[in-house]
Amino acid sequence: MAKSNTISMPVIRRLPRYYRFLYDLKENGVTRISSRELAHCMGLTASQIRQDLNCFGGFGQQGYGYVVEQLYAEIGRILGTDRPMDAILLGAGNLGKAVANHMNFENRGFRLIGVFDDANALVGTQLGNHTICPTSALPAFCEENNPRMAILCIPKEAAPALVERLIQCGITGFWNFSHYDIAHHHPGVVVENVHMGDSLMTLSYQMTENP
Amino acid sequence: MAKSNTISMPVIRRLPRYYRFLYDLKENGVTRISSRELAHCMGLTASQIRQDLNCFGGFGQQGYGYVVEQLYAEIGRILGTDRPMDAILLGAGNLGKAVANHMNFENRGFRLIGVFDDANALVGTQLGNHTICPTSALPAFCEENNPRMAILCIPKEAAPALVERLIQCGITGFWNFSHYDIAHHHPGVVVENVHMGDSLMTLSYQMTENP
DNA sequence: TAGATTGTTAATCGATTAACAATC
DNA sequence: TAGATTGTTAATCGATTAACAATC
Repeated sequence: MAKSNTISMPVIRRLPRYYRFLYDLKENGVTRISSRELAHCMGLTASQIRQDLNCFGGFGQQGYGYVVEQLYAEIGRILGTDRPMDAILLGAGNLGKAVANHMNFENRGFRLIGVFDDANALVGTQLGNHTICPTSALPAFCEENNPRMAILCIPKEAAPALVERLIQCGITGFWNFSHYDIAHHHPGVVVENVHMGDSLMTLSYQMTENP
Repeated sequence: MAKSNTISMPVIRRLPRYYRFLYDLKENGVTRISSRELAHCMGLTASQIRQDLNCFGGFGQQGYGYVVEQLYAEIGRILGTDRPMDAILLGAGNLGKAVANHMNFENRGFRLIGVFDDANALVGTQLGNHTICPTSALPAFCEENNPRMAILCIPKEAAPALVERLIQCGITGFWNFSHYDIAHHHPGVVVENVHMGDSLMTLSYQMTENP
C-alpha cells in the first residue's frame, strides 16, 4: 500500500486531522470531496493534500475527487485503528484519571488494559473498569498480558527509573505526559510527547508578541 | 531585544524545551554551558541552538559559552513568564479539573482567575480556590476582570458557539483541548491546540510502522 | 597570547507549492 | 467528448547544518 517506507513526520501529524474532518463530512452526509474543497475547509493547499495522500497510494479518481467514506476508512487503516494495541496507564492522579476517562482509546488504535499507581490511597480503588495496581505488580502483569504501550502520567522525578522498568517489561511505545524527555535516550522506542507545559508557554509567547 | 519581529514557529516551539533543560542544569549546579554540550544533552546540533538563540540576541560569550542562570532568565522573559496574563477555564469535567490542578500557570505566563461550567452538578462547587460559575456569568465577569486567554476543556459540539461568545468578551488567545479546530476561522486570535486524540493516533501510526 | 566558542554567513537539505500531463 | 480533478514532476521556499571569521 505504502509508496515509500519512510513517510515524513509533518505528513503523519496531519493524518489525524484529515481523519477528523473526513469524519465530520461523512456525518454531514457529504459523499465526495475534491482536494480543492477539502483544502478550503481545512485551511491548507490542495497540492499539499494530494501530496500527503499520495504518500500512501492513489485514493482519488481523476475528474471526480475522493469518496469521503472510503478515504476516511483508508486513513483509519493507515493510523492503525483497525488493529488496536494493548496499553497500560502509569499514574492515576488528576491527569491520569482525566486521560483514562476522557480518551476514546478504542477508536484510536489502543485498548487500555491496566492502571498502575503506588499511592496507598489509590491502590485497590477503581478507575473506570480497572482496579488500580501497585507498580510492583508490573512484571507479572506484563508477562501475562504483554502490553506494548505505556501512558506516563507521573511526576518528572519518577519517570527515568520507571521508563527503564517498562522497557524491560517489553514496552516499545510511550505516550508521555510527564515533563521528562525520553525521546533520544532510548533509540528503538517510539515516544509521543504531550508536553502541556511547553504548549502553554508557546501560547504565552504568541500572545505576548501579538497584542 | 529581538533581532527580527517574525520568529518562525519551529524556533518558538523549541524555547520551552530549552527552558526546561536549562532549569535542570541550574538545579544541578551547572553554571556555564557551551552550545556543543547543550546540543549533546538535548539531542540537537550546536548550530541549531546558536541559530535559535540568535533570533533573540547574543546571549553567549565567545570562547566561554552561555551562563546557565542568565540564559534561563532570558528565555523566561522571551516566553513572557514575567508578565502573566489572566486566563479563564471553560469546562470543569475530568479534563478541566486535571488541567486546573495539574498545571503550574504562574510559572508559565498565566494566572487562572475563573472557572465556568453549565452542569448543574458543578455550578457553585469549588475547583482549587475557584467557585465554578455558569457561562451566563461570563459577560459580567469579563467586563470586570478582562481576562485575555480562555482554556477550552469542553466537548467539540459546544465549542463553536462558545468561541464566538468568548471572542465577543475580549478573549484573544485560546488554549484549546476540544477537538474543534478554531485556528483558521478567526484571524487575529491566537490558538494553541492540544489535540490529545491526534497525538494518540500519531503514536499508533508510529508503533504500527516500527514493529 | 593561544584556545575555545560564539555570532553569522553560506551550503544543504527537506517540505511546500505550483504546474501540467494523465485520465476518469 | 469536454470538463474536472487527480497523481506526479519541477520550482520555490524555509529550516537545518556546516563553515569560519570575530572575539572573549
